[in-house]
Amino acid sequence: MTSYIDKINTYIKTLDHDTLTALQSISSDKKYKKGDLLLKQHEICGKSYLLMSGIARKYYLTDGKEITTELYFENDLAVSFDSYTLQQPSREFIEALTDVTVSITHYQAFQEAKAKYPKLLALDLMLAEYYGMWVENRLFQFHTMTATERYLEILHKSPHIVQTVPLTIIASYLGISLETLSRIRAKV
Amino acid sequence: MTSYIDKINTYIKTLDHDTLTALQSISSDKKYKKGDLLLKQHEICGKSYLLMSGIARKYYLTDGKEITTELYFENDLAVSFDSYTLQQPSREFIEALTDVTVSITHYQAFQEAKAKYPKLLALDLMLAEYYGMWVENRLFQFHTMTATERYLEILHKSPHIVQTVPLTIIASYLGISLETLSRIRAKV
DNA sequence: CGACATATTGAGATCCATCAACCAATGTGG
DNA sequence: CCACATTGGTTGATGGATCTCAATATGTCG
Repeated sequence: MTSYIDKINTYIKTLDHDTLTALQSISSDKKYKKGDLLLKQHEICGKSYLLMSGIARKYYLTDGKEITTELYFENDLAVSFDSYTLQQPSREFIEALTDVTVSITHYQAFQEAKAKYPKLLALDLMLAEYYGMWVENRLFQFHTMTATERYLEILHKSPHIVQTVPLTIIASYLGISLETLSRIRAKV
Repeated sequence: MTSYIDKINTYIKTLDHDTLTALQSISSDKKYKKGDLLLKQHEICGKSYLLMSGIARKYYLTDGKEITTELYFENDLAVSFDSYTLQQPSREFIEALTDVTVSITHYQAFQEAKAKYPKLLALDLMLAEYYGMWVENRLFQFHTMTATERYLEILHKSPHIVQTVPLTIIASYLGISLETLSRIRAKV
């Protein structure tokens, strides 16, 4: 599945000059401070955020508790998928966990560009497919693994997460309490 | 999100004659008997199956146990998403739970048709987006709800599942044991 | 230093899995 | 058509995993 990212990056490199220019013309860079919200609940996610540097997360509130659904690092694309796709109010927040730099692309402009440049349509499909596989894999983990197994999976496959993100957030990302995560770590 | 299915169906109806003919020319109907496997583990998912009638499921084996990941009814599109997308061996099986009739479209032929007819590319994107939102929603349920809440959710939003699918399969679809599901049902 | 966020540890409660016994419906071979 | 196996579901007892509440560190930053 990692190889699919390579495929997407390779594909982007093979884009013709016009397509690439069109894409760049609708993107712009922006900086956020640690703690800033890139997207707030109830807003429509009208932009996609490509992380150039820093760390961010996506989360929502249930019963006043924050549940982290995704962590973003360099080169990750941050959006609230359903809000972006349906252009409906978001259930989720996107928050900068450190100072971040992002490349922003507007939804509407991208839609128009896709109509003009079919290669961007194909790119969008690849991105959606990648996200689908990523979520499917995460669901698989929740469906079949214990908390300890899920933690070990992160520890081995994404050690940068454990090294840079507070345990409180990792615990909610794993769907367990902070205390349980602390005990799991003490055992391992 | 249900409205997105409507959007997709509406989109299909607006396809021009050539595009529609191209799509139909690479699709064919087939019948399977109850218990037949449409896709076996380790095979590459080279076809998509649109259910015309009957019920099917997708599942995989972990430690000799069957874990049901998706249930299919009329008008649902059955594929092993990552196997289909990456054209890699499938971790999952697709099995007919009743006699079924499906409309089969070959992966390779569809790829070629997408290159010729950009409207099919746009259709594929919508389908991938829909699946992404569906999985995201299911992950959300595993992330935040108890077994009882997940069962009640199915009971209210998809009563046809509870009415037609054996409890053993529903339990594994919910990620709980048959016994626990039985007790939940006794309480409700 | 003080204050607030972050993490650890303990004790008790709750949810759920597992193992095992049992029951009901269905189907099959003789 | 009966005897028996098979499938699907229920119920009870027990143990393990995880949550919650609470107390106590350990930072970290103004």
